[in-house]
Amino acid sequence: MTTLQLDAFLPYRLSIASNRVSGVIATAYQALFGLKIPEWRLVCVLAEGGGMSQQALGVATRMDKVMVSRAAIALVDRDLVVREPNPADQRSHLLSLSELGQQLYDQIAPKALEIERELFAGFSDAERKELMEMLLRLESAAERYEAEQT
Amino acid sequence: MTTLQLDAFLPYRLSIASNRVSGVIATAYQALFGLKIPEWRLVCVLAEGGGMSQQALGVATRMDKVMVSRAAIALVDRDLVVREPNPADQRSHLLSLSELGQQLYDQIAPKALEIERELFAGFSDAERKELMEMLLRLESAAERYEAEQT
DNA sequence: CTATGATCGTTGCAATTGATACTAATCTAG
DNA sequence: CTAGATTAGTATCAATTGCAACGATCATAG
Repeated sequence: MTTLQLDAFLPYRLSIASNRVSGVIATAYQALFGLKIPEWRLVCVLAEGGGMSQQALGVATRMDKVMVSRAAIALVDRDLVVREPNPADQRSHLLSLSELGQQLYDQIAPKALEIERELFAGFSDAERKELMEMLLRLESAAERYEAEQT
Repeated sequence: MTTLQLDAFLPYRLSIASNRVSGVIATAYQALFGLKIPEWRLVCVLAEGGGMSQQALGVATRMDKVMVSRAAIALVDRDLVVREPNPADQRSHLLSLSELGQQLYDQIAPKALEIERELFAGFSDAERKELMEMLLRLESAAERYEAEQT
């Protein structure tokens, strides 16, 4: 007979670990900067290179356009992000960090890296790298699986 | 200057991979058995050993009591799970799989393992073991972190 | 005993998320 | 050109999840 031990089921373990870690991050970001995870993902990507459309942000952050829209509205309301018309396409806007947003990011980035360091304190560099690589493979595998199921 | 590359941020990668995998599992379980993830987690644990209180199920599945309660109600409604009074404590009930629930589980388990196998097809046994172990460590680290933040 | 506090499970409410529909603008066939 | 199909972004509605409050039972201190 086939037994399935929940504890040994990798998708379960993955979900639990991810939720715990996301909880830590979400709490920290909310408390420190009043940002939700979708919002700070946008800040993060915009800091790498501004002048992006929301559609491009969605691709970069793996969030759907609805979530990007909501996060963008929240950030613009707080003057962390500025919208400019897109000369190439009137339907879309180009988003960039404002001066204020840039300042916020400069505070956010070190804090994020600090939390990451603390969470992964027990991991060697090699392990971190390996984990990262496994997660990427897994992501592709899941996408492939979904594609197969037409 | 400290830069934070979102792509290289482990909590982000973890969240993306986990959500993708959960999506695959959730879709499969909904389509095949009409079960949501919280429900099938209960089925899974009850199959290992019945006669548990909801509180114990919550510990075993890492779900809070509200989610356990809702999942349990759904399963009892479908006659997959039976409740019996707990002689030791009148506030709680003991849950077990019904005959029908056991039959469902017998179908579920192989299918779950098959999906897991497919998702992790590119992983060696050693890699799977290592991933599992890293996820457990991460879970503890996150819990420790949360505890520290009083 | 009995009164206070804790625990089990459920319910109700608010916040987050996802799917769909919709407006405005762009692209593509013919 | 222009009609039809596609895309960017927003808004609306339903589903999921988490938190706080609650009734009922249990444990403990006096």
